[in-house]
Amino acid sequence: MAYWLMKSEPDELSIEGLSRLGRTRWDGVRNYQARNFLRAMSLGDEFCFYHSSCPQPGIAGLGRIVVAAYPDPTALDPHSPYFDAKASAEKNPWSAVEVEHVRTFAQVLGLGLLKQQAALEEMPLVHKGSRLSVMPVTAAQWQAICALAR
DNA sequence: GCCAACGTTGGC
DNA sequence: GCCAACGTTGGC
Repeated sequence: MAYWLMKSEPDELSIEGLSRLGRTRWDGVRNYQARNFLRAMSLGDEFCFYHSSCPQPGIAGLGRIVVAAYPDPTALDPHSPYFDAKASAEKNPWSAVEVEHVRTFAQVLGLGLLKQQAALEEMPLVHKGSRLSVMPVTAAQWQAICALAR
């Protein structure tokens, strides 16, 4: 099983929102590197749910992949903010996955705290200017994060 | 293929 | 709201 980290603006979808929904589609990824990571996800993989662009940026909980990557329907929907005029049903370059809620942390693991962890210094997340919204997490990094969440 | 201009991300 | 960093676009 592989581990990942995915960013979401809580106004769009928060860990609490995912908890309420139980499961939902993770769509709207419009960056090729991030999309490639989406496509590399397998059923059962787990991910850190990161809150970005909000008062308290950080890892807010955990989720799990329940459906592997498939064409992202929001790319074809003219009413979606993620609409891509260059995408078509025959040729849709974007992917979505389905995720389910696993755990909401008692406290958000703030970005400042994450940056203090030597075990996490390789993560793109903690690098200045990093905009990658989907990234792999190593087993060692995953353990370090879970240790912080206790 | 280079690179300037532009739009977006995301922390602060 | 500001601004640094980044990815993409498009002229040449």
